[in-house]
Amino acid sequence: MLEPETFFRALSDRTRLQCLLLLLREGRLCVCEFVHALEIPQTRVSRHLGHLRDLAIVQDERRSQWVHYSLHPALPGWALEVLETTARAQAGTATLERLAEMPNRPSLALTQEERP
Amino acid sequence: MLEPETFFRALSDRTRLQCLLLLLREGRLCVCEFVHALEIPQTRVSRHLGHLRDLAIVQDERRSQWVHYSLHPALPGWALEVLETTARAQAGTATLERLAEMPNRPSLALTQEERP
DNA sequence: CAAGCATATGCGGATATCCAAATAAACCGA
DNA sequence: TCGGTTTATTTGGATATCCGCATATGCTTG
Repeated sequence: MLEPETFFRALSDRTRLQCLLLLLREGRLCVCEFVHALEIPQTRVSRHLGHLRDLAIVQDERRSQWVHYSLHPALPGWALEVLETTARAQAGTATLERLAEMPNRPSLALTQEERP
Repeated sequence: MLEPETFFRALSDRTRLQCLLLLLREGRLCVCEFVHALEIPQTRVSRHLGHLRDLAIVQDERRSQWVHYSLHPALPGWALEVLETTARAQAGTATLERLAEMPNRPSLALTQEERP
């Protein structure tokens, strides 16, 4: 069971918070898309996503060579609410624009029924 | 200006989170009331409240020998929303009960017009 | 001023966190 | 199986965080 202070500690790092807000907007992203949108090294993204996975805040799924991340389906409602409140207050469009301009995004290459 | 990750880091400690949820419910409390309700040492309460004051998440006000704390009036709306969401999800009644049973609460001894 | 209560802070130690760099592991296509 | 791409982990070091203890500060009353 996810304790509030555990969740808030997860949100207290800029990288993790940005990853979660991106997932909230986009639904599902693979590591290279985070790297492109946030402009940070891959090892940093992987380590922080791994941390979020250990806490069951996100889930991962391998799709051939890519690993797709999404918010964990069992994420408590209050946690989702907190993310939505934060996203509303932030409206950080810069990273979303970089993501939108990324060529050959793996998460967009899914077939219709595979999409969340 | 309060950055989301700064605010979430403040909420990532059990003591600080409990203090803030108590303030949300009660409006205004002095240090000895936190100590009584949370059953933790006074130095711990003071240190964490001081931390929250430095971040302008709470404000303090001396009333003779007591120092009363309350949520900072300039706290952003999204931050207040996060606290309310957390409080709704928690409903931690144990500490509120201990507070209600505390005798001679300084924050209840204010005159009518002094009450928030 | 002295004593007493309420609150704050300085200090040292244990632990946690974050990072970059190097490397490992998983997967694909040829 | 080999090389290339994507993702994960290990390592070591710098920094931050949290704690209890002791002590300092501020205020009130006698």
